[in-house]
Amino acid sequence: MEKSAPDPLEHPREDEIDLSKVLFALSDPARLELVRQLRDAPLEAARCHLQDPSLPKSTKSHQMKVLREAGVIRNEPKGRGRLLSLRREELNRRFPGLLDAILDAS
Amino acid sequence: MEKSAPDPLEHPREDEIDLSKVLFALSDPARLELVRQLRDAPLEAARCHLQDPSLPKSTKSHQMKVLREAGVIRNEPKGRGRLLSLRREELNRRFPGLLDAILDAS
DNA sequence: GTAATAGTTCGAATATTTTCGAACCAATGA
DNA sequence: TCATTGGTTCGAAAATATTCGAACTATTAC
Repeated sequence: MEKSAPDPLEHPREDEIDLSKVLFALSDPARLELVRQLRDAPLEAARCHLQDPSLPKSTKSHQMKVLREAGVIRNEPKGRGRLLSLRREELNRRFPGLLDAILDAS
Repeated sequence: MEKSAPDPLEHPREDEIDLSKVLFALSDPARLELVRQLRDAPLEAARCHLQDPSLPKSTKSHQMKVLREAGVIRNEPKGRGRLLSLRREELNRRFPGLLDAILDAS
């Protein structure tokens, strides 16, 4: 108990966020749907779901990883679970207008 | 010579253009670079190039196909070659702001 | 401490994409 | 006509991505 657990998950720095990776991450309908659930506010991972909720948790974890490694979402420990949030400010600075254009798309 | 050759290549209608396919098509750096070359004006296919110009023409043709089938570019016969153009108006109507946000991204 | 919850990670199987050469086709030019 | 240019298409091989179960970790509740 000398230390509290550090966040083991790596997030790219704002200046490392790569357009191709962002577009790829968002090009999957299931991942985009996950992101849309974070549009208005951060959400505990346990409260957001893939389209098909019967998929195993390792699959959901993989999709969250793709989004995180692309720099689209933040994933930090919270209580016994995880808090997911959109990296909105960073994305808006890095690629102005992109995120909203995608989220607003019908 | 009763008919001129019809365009054999299929293009999705504007209302069929799918966001995920567009994002996927543009998520490849080589394809995005191709698209950037069409930003200001249509171009004959022979005058635009992949990053690595030593790649065989079947590879370039494949990348053009992915972009065309996603609805990002138009590919029509012209003379003995092909004229490529961005489907800018359709994309702007379908997904306002998206194309410019991507093309403007550093 | 033990059990339950909420995940991550690993490895293997599967599915999807990409790459490339070969074959093909249409338009132009000699 | 025949050759050249500028592509498309096919099929197979290689590279990537996805899915899933099993094993593992951390936190909270009891």
